[in-house]
Amino acid sequence: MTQSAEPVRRGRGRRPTDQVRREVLQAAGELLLAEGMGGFTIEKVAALAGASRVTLHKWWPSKGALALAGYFSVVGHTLAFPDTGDIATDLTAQIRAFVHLMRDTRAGHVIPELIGQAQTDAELSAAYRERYSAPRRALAVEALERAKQRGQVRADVDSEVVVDQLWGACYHRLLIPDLPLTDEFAEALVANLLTGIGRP
Amino acid sequence: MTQSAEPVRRGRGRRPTDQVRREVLQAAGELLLAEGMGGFTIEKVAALAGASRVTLHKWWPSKGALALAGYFSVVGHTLAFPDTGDIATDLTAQIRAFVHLMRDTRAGHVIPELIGQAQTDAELSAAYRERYSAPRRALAVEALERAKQRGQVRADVDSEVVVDQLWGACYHRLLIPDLPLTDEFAEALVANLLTGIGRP
DNA sequence: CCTCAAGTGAACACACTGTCCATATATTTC
DNA sequence: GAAATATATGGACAGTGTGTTCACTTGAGG
Repeated sequence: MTQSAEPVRRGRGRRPTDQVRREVLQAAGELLLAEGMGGFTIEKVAALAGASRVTLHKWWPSKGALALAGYFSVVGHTLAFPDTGDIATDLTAQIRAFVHLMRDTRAGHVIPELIGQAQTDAELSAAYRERYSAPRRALAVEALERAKQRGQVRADVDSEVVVDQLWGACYHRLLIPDLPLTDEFAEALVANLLTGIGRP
Repeated sequence: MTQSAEPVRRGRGRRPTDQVRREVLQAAGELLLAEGMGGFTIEKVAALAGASRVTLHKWWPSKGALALAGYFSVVGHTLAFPDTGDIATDLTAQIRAFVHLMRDTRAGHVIPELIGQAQTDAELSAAYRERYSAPRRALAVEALERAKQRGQVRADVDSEVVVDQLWGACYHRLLIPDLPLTDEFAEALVANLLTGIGRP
């Protein structure tokens, strides 16, 4: 969108706060997508944005918090959950979309690295739960509750647990890649849960 | 077991290789359990073990690889999967044990941090899969295959997917702590999968 | 126009990494 | 047992990133 990958030199003196904020987030997002958390440093972001490291430290409490903010500023999430009236169809579609996103886009590298960084970065951990995972959990839980009212899911089932058994299973293969994320995997997740794996 | 938390000074000259190796791993494990990955550095391990940093770099290709090796040298894993003949009982027992381990011991802090570090440490990632996750997956898959032969699980079910829906769900709550790991959670995981969540 | 808030550059101490030596000692070989 | 080899050691080095302090300069609001 703007210039990028070019270290910027600027004169001394104050600049408009909003402009600095925007340019820093833009630079952070671009650097994160380009190099991943391995090459992501506050120093590089500052150089890329032509801003002072002092300013960055002032606004973002940690490297991870800056990275997450940069990610959001570059990747505009839509956050929609289709409702066809059939929970199996909706869950499968949503999980297939998630699998596709993680397998075929930069998000598949960046999201695991952010979760990884969050394990030793309390600020990032809190921000990630609040701004990323919690809203997405909520959408899925709502869809499951609607399915309960339609009689497609038993009323005594804990929807939160189901979320962990669907998306959590995907994150498992994403973070500990013993096995790959595939479309068949996405379909099997839904089928196993709805039908059950036990003999009747 | 031996001395610990005390930086060691030693004279110049070669020492027996096995002894150095043991002391380094011991120090690495203790430091990891004491401070977590946040405070875990090669330099500290070297100082604690009274060894040279050069030696550490020679044997372990990355900070994460050293940490994992240290973890194994301090925490002696048993790696058993009981077989009572009832898959529901066995799975519940095993997952409850896992939940307990992660909730009530240092492993609950160290394992997530190792997985987190593995996202930007290829050496650790490979070592973790090979030495930790793969063997544990295999045990669970074997148990599920036995259950299939007993007629307790449908033959067309992919056991690997089931593993992700049980343990992966736990790792999800461990790595992204929106919700806590509880005994009820462990039981719900098994019940949901065996019975199914759909209306008959 | 004047004051205050805020970004900027420069410099600093600090920690960790990764690497280079020369030296000293253990291990192996003869 | 002595020589040859292998390997750990201390010390030093440059490179990078962090976090902070300081004086300076400029934008924004009254």
